[in-house]
Amino acid sequence: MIEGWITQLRKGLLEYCVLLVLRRGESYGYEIVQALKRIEDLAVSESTVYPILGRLRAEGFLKSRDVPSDAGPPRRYFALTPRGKVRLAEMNAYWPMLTKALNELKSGKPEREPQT
Amino acid sequence: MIEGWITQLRKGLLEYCVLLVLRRGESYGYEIVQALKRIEDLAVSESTVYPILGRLRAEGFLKSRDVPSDAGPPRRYFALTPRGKVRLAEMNAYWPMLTKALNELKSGKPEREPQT
DNA sequence: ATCATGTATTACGCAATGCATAATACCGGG
DNA sequence: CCCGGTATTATGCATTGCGTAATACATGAT
Repeated sequence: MIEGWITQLRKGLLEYCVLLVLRRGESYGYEIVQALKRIEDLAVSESTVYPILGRLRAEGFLKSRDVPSDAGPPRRYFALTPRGKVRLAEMNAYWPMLTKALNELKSGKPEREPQT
Repeated sequence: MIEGWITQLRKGLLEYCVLLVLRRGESYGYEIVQALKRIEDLAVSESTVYPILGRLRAEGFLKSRDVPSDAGPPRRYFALTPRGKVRLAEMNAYWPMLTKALNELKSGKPEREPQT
């Protein structure tokens, strides 16, 4: 029931999460998925993360390089571009505004200035 | 540029905001829009809120009654149903999990338990 | 050899939602 | 009579999360 709502809530947020993971340095899709699966209540699947990586690269926020692996097919490493870092900074700036707005709604909603 | 991302971020969240507004008692679309416009960085338009109200009612989370107005067309007042209150409670329970997950990502991401 | 398993990526397609745009209805004032 | 503020409805687009499935490579079991 509520899963449908959660699915909607994640829109945009997962993009943010991916950039946060890459903030520390380059990584590849499969590893990013594992990292996000480790976070409780944030379980993601490959079919969610890979499209995000592709889009972020297409928009110039990520660059990639292919590295052969000894335990499977070649890995595609992604890393933040300068534009990507700017984007992440913007997200880091906007997110608190949202949580603040939510908190304003939760903690009373005075129609007019409460007097005294 | 970043507006597109914000649009995605709002998915699901605005539904939550509407229920939060109605938590205090019944209200009608236009008034809800005004209430949300009052919150900084949460500006919404009528074309966003009205479909949400329709959906929430169709799903049984809201009930409505029409009241004639002396300053325009009749108002459609919405109020939470028991199911709506349960839903809101579920959302109130889930939201902190999301913010917690985000904070875990932001504040370090230890691959293994940090020793010491 | 064959099959399953873990690693790693790609493609297809559906269901939802936010939102721009526009139309409509009602009232009062210039 | 037209304009602005109140109040709702309809249409249609773009984007995203995600289920499902296919594919490639290596190792180990049957």
